[in-house]
Amino acid sequence: MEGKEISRAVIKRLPRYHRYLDELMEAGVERISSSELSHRMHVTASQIRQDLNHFGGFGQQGYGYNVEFLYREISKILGLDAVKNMIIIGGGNIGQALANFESFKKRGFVTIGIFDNSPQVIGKTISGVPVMDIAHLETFIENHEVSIAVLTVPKSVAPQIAERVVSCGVRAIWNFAHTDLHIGEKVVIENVHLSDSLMQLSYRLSALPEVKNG
Amino acid sequence: MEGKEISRAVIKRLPRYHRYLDELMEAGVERISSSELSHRMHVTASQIRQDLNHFGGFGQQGYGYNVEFLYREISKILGLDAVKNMIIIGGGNIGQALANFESFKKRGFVTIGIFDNSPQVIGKTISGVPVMDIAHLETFIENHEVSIAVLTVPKSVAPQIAERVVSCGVRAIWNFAHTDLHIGEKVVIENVHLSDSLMQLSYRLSALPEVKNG
DNA sequence: TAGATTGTTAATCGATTAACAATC
DNA sequence: TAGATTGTTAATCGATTAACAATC
Repeated sequence: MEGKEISRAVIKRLPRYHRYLDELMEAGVERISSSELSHRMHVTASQIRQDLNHFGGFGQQGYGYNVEFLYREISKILGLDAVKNMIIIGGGNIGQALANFESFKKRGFVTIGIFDNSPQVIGKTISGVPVMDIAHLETFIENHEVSIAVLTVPKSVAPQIAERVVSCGVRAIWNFAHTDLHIGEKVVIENVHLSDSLMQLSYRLSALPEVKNG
Repeated sequence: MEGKEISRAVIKRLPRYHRYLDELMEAGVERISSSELSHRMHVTASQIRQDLNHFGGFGQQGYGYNVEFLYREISKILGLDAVKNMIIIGGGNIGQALANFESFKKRGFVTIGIFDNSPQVIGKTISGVPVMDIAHLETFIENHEVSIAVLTVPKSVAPQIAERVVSCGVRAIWNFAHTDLHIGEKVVIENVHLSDSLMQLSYRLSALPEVKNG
């Protein structure tokens, strides 16, 4: 999309800008300076300007940034202007929870199928989405436009399942399985390792200065 | 706990070391060099040694690291040697999914209560954990040892709920609400912003070179 | 002892912040 | 025009990698 490679640090911040701009729009704010936004977001104004300028000059000297325009531009950068079909593989607790997430649909991420191998869930419908037999995974992908595969399966089977979806042409995997996936091809993987997050919290809690409680 | 402050980048990598060491133990590997571990983890050996030495010299020249010993040490560093009680606030889909997570319990994170405000879920039991009225939140915390509060509530109420648990002495919040919490005191907050993660995936998918498909 | 590999210091790289000229 | 604020270059800071002496 862009000429030079954008660093991972910058990409990580984009959704946060998106969220703050969304809130500003809701609050009816029309324009904002990098300085004011920096106060709200607890980052430096310099970083905001630096980040945004990776993608283009969205502001105007002496004025700042038009909130709605910037929001739209960041939405486009994030690829939120096009609807993206998702399939969820693994109809367990998280799989079901994700299928129920209305906020994803709002941003253009539409779940069109859930796959599992358990007869207990196959045939059910979650949030209007059918749970199908994983045996039909390949057939389904070949007959539908699937942009993102969400993996909520046990880590033991995650690499195989990843292989299967990638070989059908899926190029984005949202991985909730607690294992690293190494896919050679041009595929993007985003990991949500919940227990890693919890362990970091645990570390930071332990590292907190002791409270003097009686 | 330690003298000098450990950088966030290092802390983020600790759970990953923990996981790889766990797998090595299961595979019956007794010792490992930073070099071999670096190959498996796709990081530099230098980084591994540098990271570990923030916490102490766990290795031995000419030998490497004893897998089980290192695993135990990292567990301790992460605070996994002590059981930590959690409460989940918000008995919706994710709240319920998290309560069902067996792998947390395995690492010493035990959910002892779920809170909600909806009569439809109050009184239910999820994975053996009772769902209670949020009105009883303060009383419960005062009568139990609660280390971590998990927030799976709508973002509109998240800041208030955070305030409530913090004022009862809870010092760690695992925040799933899609909003930033700014707590002044000595409280640690770890955010799991699922839609941020999904948007990053979406960006990276959009930035992928186009495939020439017919 | 010789070989291997750590612990640690020094060099490099990249990301963040500061500064300011350009310009609305 | 004067004032404000961006876009962008330069300076600083921190994190990663390389190198090697210490040592098992």
